[in-house]
Amino acid sequence: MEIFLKSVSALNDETRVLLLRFIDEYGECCVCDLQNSLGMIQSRLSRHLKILKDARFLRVQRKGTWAYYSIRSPLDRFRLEALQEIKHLDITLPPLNKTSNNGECKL
Amino acid sequence: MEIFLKSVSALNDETRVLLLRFIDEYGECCVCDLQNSLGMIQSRLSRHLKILKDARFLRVQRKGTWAYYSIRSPLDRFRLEALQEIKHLDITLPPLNKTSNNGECKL
DNA sequence: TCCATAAATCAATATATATTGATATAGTGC
DNA sequence: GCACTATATCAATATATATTGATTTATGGA
Repeated sequence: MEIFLKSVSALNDETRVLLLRFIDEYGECCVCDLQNSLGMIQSRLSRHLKILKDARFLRVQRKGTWAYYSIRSPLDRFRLEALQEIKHLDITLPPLNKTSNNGECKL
Repeated sequence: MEIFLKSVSALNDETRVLLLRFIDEYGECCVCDLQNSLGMIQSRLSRHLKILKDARFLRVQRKGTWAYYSIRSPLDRFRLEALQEIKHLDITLPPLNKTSNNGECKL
């Protein structure tokens, strides 16, 4: 029950749905990419990314000081179906603003 | 987005997950059946049943003063998968205490 | 070591949701 | 109409969660 509710409550937030949709669309992103692209402050992003990671929707890979988040794979049926549902939502996705590739990541 | 979040937030509550599991197991129930079986007060049940109905997991059929709730059919893929997930959760299901069939429903 | 940057966590506040008991609505039968 | 019962809604309170800015932790380079 707890694990199920953790997955569900992770989905139960507009910010996190957008994050899943965004990362699903553009592939792995570090926090500063998301800051640049989505215009959200870092603490907010970090918090929501942790929730999505703990709920097993995302995984993190550290590369130096950067933390790259991507869709966890493989996903179970329920999470996969949730992601499909999110993919078909009518969300206007801002473009990816990937500054982390330049090696510098100033806001 | 709103419709998706409505479905998800409907699932995001232990009471409602139990209600879905219970009704899925035993079939249609009226509110007083649920009161008798689950030991919850009526206003609490009514509120949660409304949320599950509005999120399109349940339907209601009125028979006289009774309101019979059952799993809505057909369910879309996401809701079906959620229900499957709930079915496999380790929930100790109290027995059905169906007083409504006797025609009287005193608590 | 010291400094700069990326990310995580903390503290305070605001907002949303759940619970309960009371009240309102609606159907049944007299 | 009235009384009785089932269900829905309301009001007050308690609990959980989101947001922000500040602080802490961790990595890399001079």
